[in-house]
Amino acid sequence: MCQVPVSSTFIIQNALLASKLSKRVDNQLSVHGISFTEYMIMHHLDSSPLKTMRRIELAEHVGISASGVTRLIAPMEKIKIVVKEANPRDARQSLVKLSKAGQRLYTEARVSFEHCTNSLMENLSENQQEKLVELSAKVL
Amino acid sequence: MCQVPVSSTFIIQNALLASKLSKRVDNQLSVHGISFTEYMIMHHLDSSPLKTMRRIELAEHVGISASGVTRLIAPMEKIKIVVKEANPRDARQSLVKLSKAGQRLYTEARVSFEHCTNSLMENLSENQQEKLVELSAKVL
DNA sequence: GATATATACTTGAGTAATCAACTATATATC
DNA sequence: GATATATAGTTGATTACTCAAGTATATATC
Repeated sequence: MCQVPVSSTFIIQNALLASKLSKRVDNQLSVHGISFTEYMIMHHLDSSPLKTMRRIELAEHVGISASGVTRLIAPMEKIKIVVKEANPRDARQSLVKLSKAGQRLYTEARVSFEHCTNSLMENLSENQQEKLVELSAKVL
Repeated sequence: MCQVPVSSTFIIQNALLASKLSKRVDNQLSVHGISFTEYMIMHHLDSSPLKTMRRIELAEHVGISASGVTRLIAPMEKIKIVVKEANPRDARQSLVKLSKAGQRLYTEARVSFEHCTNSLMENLSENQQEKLVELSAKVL
């Protein structure tokens, strides 16, 4: 009967948590016609100081591959919530930016998203939530 | 410039973390020819008091759908690391159990897995890891 | 004990990602 | 300034799931 180490417990528990969280969030965001992944893209674009990001940066921030970003952005570009911009300094790059409509959609979706995250975390106090963010950030 | 609430920060940060963690773990487990999801199945079967679980229970514990379990278990059954058992009390159920070979594989993989999780969490003290598990468990 | 409803699981069709291989451009080296 | 190597992004093929609809069995109700 050897005991499972805490680190393993965390990794397994966290996988289940992430799966549940993303399902709940996806569900809430579906009223805006977007997925959690798309929301994260918009969130990072909006948070970015220049309001524009390279595809590879987006991939790193969202945790998907470069090709994942290509396939994710394509339909967002088609419905014109993001626009492609060139980088005059580097022709390889394809910068992504929220369009006016995209900005509007994000602002709306954000209300639902924050409402949702608040309710998901309601069992924890503000302090506990901050502690959780702080500790999680140390992993990896 | 309105601030993002902590709860939202956590959800977004956690999605990225889970993605990175599962990739690292998958990578380590690949030397045993299994995925993180398969490892989790084996882990839960081994931890289960009766060493046997229903497919629906596995789905809940692992965070995938019932059909996901069906498709995941099928190849594990084919290579004989798990075996199917009937429940005499309920013919609808199809119980899953680790085979002898499965038990052996799990024991081996567990060494790699625990080594991996320890290294992923090495920036946190034992106490911090416990706190993290405790706080995460309160979410949802 | 027939009928309705709920539960356990499987299957077909679809989706969101992956990887490996590719093109195009940039950078560094001789 | 030609050549080698690195980086940014895309594409084809594959994978690991999902959901909705199906089958089979169990339970509850009249």
